[in-house]
Amino acid sequence: MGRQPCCDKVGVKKGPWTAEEDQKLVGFLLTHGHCCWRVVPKLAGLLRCGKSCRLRWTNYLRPDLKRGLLDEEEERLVIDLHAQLGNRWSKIAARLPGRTDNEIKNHWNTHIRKKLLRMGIDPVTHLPLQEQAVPPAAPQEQERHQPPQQQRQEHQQPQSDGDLLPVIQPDKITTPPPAQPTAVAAPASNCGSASSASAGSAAASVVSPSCSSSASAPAAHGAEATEWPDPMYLFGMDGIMDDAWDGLFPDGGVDPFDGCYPGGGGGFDQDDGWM
DNA sequence: AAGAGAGGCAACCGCAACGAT
DNA sequence: CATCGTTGCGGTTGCCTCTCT
Repeated sequence: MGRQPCCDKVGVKKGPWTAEEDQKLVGFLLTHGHCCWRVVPKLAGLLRCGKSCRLRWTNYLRPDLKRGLLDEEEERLVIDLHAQLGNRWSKIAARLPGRTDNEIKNHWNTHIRKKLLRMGIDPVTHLPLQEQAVPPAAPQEQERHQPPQQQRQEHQQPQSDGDLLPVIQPDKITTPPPAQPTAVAAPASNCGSASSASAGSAAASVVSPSCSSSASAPAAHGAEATEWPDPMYLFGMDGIMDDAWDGLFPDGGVDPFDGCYPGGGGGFDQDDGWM
């Protein structure tokens, strides 16, 4: 299938996002949601590809994200879910409201994996390492931990560093997220409006505890999840919303999505759905 | 105080899946 | 049914920060 690149590689900026870019993207998505990611950077005035915008949004800018290290409860849940699901980070993330697959994946690779190794547990199979040395003697045990669809590609992670294990401080392994003063009240408009909207398609699996009837959301996440990620504090989103993108769309308040709205009007349906 | 090394995290890449036409 | 376009996912990389010497 002749796949086209998601964007023209030429003239597309890569690398770390600047505060200004974040501001543009967040403001745009909160105002309009995303019709399709491909056009988001154009309409938001960004020299990024849509894919990059989507990643930035889902992994960092979404208002319902929790920030900071996973607490012990979450860590236990991740380990448990990993034992069941393998490297299905998105599935795992779906069970941890406010956490992204990327975040969990990183945390696993940097913290949990080492922690398990130090405990003598194979982070891939969740079996004691001694048993790993022996030829796979307990297939039924493997099956218990690896769902069928998993078995095709699991065990690909390098297990080489088991012997050169860095010593990490216990407090590095699990540290409760720093108590952030909720300085800026999460905009009420956040709920049921554009933000949850855009989180809807991509992040639908990650329920927004603050805004939705989080189906499978374990308790004790709600309060923190309502906090905005740091960039939000910096931006002063009120201004963005008020300005209605006059600055970015000089035609004077013309909704760039006018041609995009199926019904010509608003941007979202009640299910956050553009798509 | 400076340099080297290690660790952690954000972002990118490429493939697969899915829906639309 | 085949093709195309978009989104989602998992693996990997590169840079920045922190720690140690």
